[in-house]
Amino acid sequence: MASAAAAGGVGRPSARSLGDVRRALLLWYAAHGRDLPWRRTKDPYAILVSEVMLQQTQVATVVPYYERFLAQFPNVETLAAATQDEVLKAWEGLGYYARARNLRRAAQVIVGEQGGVVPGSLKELLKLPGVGRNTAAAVVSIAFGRDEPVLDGNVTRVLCRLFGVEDDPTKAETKRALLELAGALIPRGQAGRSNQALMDLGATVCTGHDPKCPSCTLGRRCVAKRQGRVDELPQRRRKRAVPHVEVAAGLVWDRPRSSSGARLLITKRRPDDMLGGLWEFPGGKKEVGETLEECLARELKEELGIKVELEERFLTVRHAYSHFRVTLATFHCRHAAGEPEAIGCAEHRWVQPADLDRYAFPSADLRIIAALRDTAAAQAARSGVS
DNA sequence: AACCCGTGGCA
DNA sequence: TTGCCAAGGGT
Repeated sequence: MASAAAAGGVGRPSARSLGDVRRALLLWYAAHGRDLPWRRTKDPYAILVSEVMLQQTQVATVVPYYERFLAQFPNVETLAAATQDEVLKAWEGLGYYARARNLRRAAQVIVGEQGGVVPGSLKELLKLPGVGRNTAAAVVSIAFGRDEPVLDGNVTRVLCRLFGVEDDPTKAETKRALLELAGALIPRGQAGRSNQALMDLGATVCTGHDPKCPSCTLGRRCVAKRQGRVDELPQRRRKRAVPHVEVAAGLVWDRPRSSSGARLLITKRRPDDMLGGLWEFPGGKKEVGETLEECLARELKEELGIKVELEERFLTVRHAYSHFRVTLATFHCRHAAGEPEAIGCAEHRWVQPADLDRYAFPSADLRIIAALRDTAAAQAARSGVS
């Protein structure tokens, strides 16, 4: 039913041209495919971990996380037995933290309901939290040799250009047509290589920006290249402007911060919120007509039921999230009244600065922590020489 | 279907 | 500085 003809008025490629492309892709992959850590294993668990990390994330970013994660959680049992805090700490800085929470839950399902064996079928994998069609198809094709096509961002871009697909690739109908094309490019029993060849070609040659068409193995077989329309495909949607919010956060100390044993108050975000399960310095968004200082006092009262004495202003960091930007202003504060209660957060804790690295923080808070350390080191150096 | 969810690199 | 993007899934 769904056919290439539905996608941009391009006729179904002939069997012969499909055969040419199949051979060219596998030859190119054998010669130029990347040597990546998860390609040196056939362990379905390791493949699953890599595929989840690679969701919306570039290979170069994932590699060090993958190696540390596999060293810390070498099999599905160790991951299933780990706390969410431990898993989030291993994921710290990688972003999209629901992936980490879901991967841990998936491990628990595999151990609890599948006897610790990663399912080898698309249907069973799709039942796991955080595993969608692409991830499931990647795992079964790479780890189990099943002929299931992957249609990720890279493959979509390659196929739209190769076959001159002009329709919006985010539309369900276009996706069906592209998935069929991806499937038609799989030589029997070769989906693992075929899928990875398409993904590698998209990541290194048929790139979104500045594609390397002169060296592309698909050459004149590519409709977009032949028509000089590589830069126009795939069709893109314009995104909306990103809103900007101002946030105030408190470095709330339980005693003079220069005194030994001084501790800072940190809070854990609720599990289903953005950055769920991560720790942070308490605070929140500034409302209109409110100063940052007023905002902080209000947030600390609402979130924790405490009052503080504001001391001096500390670092301000700007940070871009997936759909908005933040300017985060921080203030040193002294806890003044009210025993902290986890009203607007999942949990709270007093910790010494040296112990902050035991907790998983969002990137913006990590920059605050780094600045705290730098300041402490500078003060130690000054008092040392004086 | 449209929107939410991180981060770092790059122009 | 801002916008753009990258091996998507959940709702």
